[in-house]
Amino acid sequence: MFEPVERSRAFERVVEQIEQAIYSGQLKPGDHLPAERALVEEFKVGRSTVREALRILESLGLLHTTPGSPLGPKVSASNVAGLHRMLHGFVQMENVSLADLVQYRMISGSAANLLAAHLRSPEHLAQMATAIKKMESTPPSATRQFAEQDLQFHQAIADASGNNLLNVVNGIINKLIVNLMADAINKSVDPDRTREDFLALHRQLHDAIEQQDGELAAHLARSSLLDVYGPLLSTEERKRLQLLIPQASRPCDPS
Amino acid sequence: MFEPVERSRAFERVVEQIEQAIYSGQLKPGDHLPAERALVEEFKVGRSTVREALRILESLGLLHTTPGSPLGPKVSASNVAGLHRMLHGFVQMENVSLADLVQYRMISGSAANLLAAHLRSPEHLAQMATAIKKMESTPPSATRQFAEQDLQFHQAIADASGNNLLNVVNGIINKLIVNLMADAINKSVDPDRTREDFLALHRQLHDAIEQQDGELAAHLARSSLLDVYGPLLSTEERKRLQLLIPQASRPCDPS
DNA sequence: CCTAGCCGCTGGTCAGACCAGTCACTAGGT
DNA sequence: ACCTAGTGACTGGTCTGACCAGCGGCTAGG
Repeated sequence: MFEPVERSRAFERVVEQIEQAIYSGQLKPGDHLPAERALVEEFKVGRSTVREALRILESLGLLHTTPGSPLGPKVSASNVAGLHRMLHGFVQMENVSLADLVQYRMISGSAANLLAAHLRSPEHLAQMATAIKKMESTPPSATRQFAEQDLQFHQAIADASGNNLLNVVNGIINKLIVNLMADAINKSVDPDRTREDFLALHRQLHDAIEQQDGELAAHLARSSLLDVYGPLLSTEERKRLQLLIPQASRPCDPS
Repeated sequence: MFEPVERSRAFERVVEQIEQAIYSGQLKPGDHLPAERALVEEFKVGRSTVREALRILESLGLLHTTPGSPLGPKVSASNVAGLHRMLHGFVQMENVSLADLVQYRMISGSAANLLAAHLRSPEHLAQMATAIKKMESTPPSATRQFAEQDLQFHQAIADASGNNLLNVVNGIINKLIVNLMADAINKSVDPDRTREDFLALHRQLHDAIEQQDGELAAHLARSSLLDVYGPLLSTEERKRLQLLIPQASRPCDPS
């Protein structure tokens, strides 16, 4: 009949006020909050209270404090870093398997490609094409630059898909997979997938998106992920991922 | 050539140690940490340092402190609450549109249904069936119980899909949509979608999953979301969501 | 045996102090 | 006039010690 009431703590109300100021745009990214000792007077609370509030806001990815700076805590540009940390914690805590992560990426990655195929502009195609060209002309030793251009390529697709939420979560999950599998990938993935295969896949993807073939673009994302990470999974898990790849044997819609 | 080094602060190292203890299973959900004053002696730092660390862990959703309890901070069962908060902040900060949220839910919801159709067990089907029955026999006034059974129904699908990560993110996005649209839904959605339509959809979904028709189950998720939230969107946005619904006019694979 | 009160603990808050580091300003040299 | 080195007023990070309200177990009284 009655709702439970949680005793509010002073620092929580401080957090709420600053949080609201950021979300409402009153405090823009790059702005600076007053110094801790100034906030103490403004909020009429002790310094430790202010500091605990700032620690929370910092862990939420909304603030960044730099000691010594006379400008005070800086409002962050985005809180994706906090999201990444939280999702990392979730994966650790709930023992999310690699199979689940890859499956998730197959879902969201293919959807992003599908959308990109329909919504891409000539600029997006150009960015993808130049990224491929630069990758081709990069010496095999320069792994750093190669990865940079790969990022550019996928960034173009993400931009074209037009859904920021989808791209951010997709990117985080991707990073999580790479982080968790850092060792396994180095010994298993690199030898299998040669540089030429990698480039061929990118060219196919570019062509599919250019021709607005969303289904093909989506399929390429799904199958390539399965190719790359399949060897690291059990037969059972691979079977689960296979379910996401449509079997074209279904009867066609007569319309 | 060299990587930047961030000055580590004492409370961060405290956070890391406790975080690691939780992630590694050394501290299980429901366990209790020593009291603050005991942690002070254990970590050899001041109480404010310990408290700032605890505030961070609490905001990450890993801990829950109850004043007065002689047991100390309790390790939470999961950090989905923190994930929800962080994602909520992201939506606020980046001005993620309702269209993006609904689109995301169309993607992950349809994938969950597809997987559930293939992986469902008889128990899952039974849970779905009883949920439908209870919804049918609920008086129209008891909105509370009706929603409870709806939750049960979708929980069965989530369980059947076999991907915890997918379900959690899906659930959070769903909650965000409901929260953000609380007012708009009450005046727009309820009149349109009658109780009977709602139940019919659930029956169709149950049947599709029973017959392992993944494509149909996925399609139902996509189209029903579009039906419900479409009226709240602009024509342009609706068109973007339409892209996710496959047009069966594509040529069939001759195999 | 049950109950009412006490007392020791908990977390929440505050004040005050010190440290190391940063930045701006200024006085000195060129 | 310019550059440089030094200084001092700040910043955040840490610690100490204190007080409060509230919870819970213990105990003395019914």
